[in-house]
Amino acid sequence: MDNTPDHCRVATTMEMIIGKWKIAIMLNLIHYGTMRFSELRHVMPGVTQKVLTSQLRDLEQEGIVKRVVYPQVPPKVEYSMTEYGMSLQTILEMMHEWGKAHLQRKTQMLFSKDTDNQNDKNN
Amino acid sequence: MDNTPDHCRVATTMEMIIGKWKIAIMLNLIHYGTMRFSELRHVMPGVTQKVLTSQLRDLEQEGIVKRVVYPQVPPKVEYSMTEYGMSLQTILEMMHEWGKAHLQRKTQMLFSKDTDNQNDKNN
DNA sequence: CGGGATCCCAACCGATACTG
DNA sequence: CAGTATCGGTTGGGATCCCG
Repeated sequence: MDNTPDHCRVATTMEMIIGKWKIAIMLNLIHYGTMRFSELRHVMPGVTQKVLTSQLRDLEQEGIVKRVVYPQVPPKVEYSMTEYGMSLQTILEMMHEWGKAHLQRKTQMLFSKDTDNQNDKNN
Repeated sequence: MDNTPDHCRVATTMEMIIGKWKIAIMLNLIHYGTMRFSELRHVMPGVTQKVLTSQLRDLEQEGIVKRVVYPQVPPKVEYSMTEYGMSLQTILEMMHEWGKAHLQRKTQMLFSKDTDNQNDKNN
């Protein structure tokens, strides 16, 4: 009863996950808890304000991230995962682990151009 | 010791997973096993040959998908998950489940514009 | 049957400048 | 501090045609 090609529909659903920085944002929010905008920027060098803002808006609209604005003179905005967003925690952490392993794998493959003559100095 | 912002690096790693159809491809290959090119197209209406081919090439290059060409007059090419690719199975299936739930959630939210006064004509 | 070659558009992403 | 506005580059994805 699950043989119907709804795999495609699900992939479509996961479009909200894609977006170059969304995964990183969620991982950081899960890891650090509530974070200010500048803190997010700090742990994610390489992302611009505009992009970070838009990605946060997307996640907010999906109900995954909560945005709290403190109306004070130096603006202060805090982001955190919603209850619903936390339902992604396991998946995200598994992706994190897999991604790390995958990086290592790719790095190792760079050092094994010739296969077996280096047995003690493969970095 | 894991406080360093490698969350970003991992997100970068997951770039190979993103791509509008890669998740669907992998889910189908896991679900159905070995599949021919045309079979993949069949279970994924909406994807063109070019895109499907390129996404398969990406996955193949990452060592996630195996491509076997049978040199015969009507060409025959079979795709399947590699051993390494199967290490993603749990993640992919969790994404599948979450995606389905997320779709339902969004659908339900469309029917709850006003919360409780419409019980027979909610369109 | 499987897919390469081309053209093209839309979306995403980045840099910079400006604002409450 | 936390954005918005604008412009522009790059890329992914789609349509169509053609080939072994």
